[in-house]
Amino acid sequence: MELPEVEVMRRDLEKDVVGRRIGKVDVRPQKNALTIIKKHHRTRKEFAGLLEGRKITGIERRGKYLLVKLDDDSVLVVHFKMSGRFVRGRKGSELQPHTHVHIEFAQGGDLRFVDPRAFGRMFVAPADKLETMAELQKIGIDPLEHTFTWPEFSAKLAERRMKLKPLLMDQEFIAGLGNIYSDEVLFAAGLRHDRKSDELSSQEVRRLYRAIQEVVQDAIRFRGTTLEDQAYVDLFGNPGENLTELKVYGRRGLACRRCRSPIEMVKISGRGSYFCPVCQT
DNA sequence: GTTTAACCCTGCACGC
DNA sequence: TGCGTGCAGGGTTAAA
Repeated sequence: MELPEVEVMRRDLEKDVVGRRIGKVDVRPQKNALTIIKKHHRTRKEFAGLLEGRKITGIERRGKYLLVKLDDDSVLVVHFKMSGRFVRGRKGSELQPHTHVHIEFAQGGDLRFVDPRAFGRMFVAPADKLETMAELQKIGIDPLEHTFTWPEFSAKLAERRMKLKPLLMDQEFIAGLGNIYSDEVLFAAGLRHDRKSDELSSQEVRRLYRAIQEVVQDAIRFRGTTLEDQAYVDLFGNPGENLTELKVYGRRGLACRRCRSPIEMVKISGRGSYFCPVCQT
């Protein structure tokens, strides 16, 4: 899940769970359930105890991190990684496989953290400690924030000497882009993945800046990208509609939507990276 | 500072 | 049919 999917999830949760009080919390018995919380919590009970009885007061997002704010000034921090997601359930309905954390609400209904690959992570921490925690301290500028300005972006690009694709995916540099949207951004900007960040013309920097905002905003408008594997669906189980909007990701060998040349794929540090060899220079 | 690779994990596509 | 293999992917960590 990348920024747009986390943002859609944030907005859904904001409408649906803010104001609810948490009843019983169950970290499920399977080993993977413990894996998800164990970095910051020794036992299932400790984690559950920090949530039980609390009221949800707001939902925020930092890059790909989701922050569930609680009424005792603590925060449930969630990272969905690849296959994690929240599912709204009805009381008493069966838990689907790979449900690792089950949060019941006092007034009925529940929230389930489901994650087949168990890469996702959750922890509870005091709000005032968040800024000093390793996970969130290093988060870079968020492309939806008003602080993401062209002059600042331009200056930051110039002080690095990295290839654009890994730089766009670096969460310390800019927060929220993953493998799918970094490819889409580079296509929208007409730039190759291996162009160096400090060797762009000011026109190219501006194209890149615009592309980031457009790709992210469009993906949110289409409620995120649901690939064939259905790894991402929204809070209520509905797929996003951004898949058909993708210009390059997953389209190896297919005709470029702009120039009809075949889309190419190369491996960049283990990740498939898609681009048009004609449109991107 | 930059670059690469391994690791975590399951589901699925593939070949034999 | 059934098995083994390889791949997907975000972030962390280690190593080159």
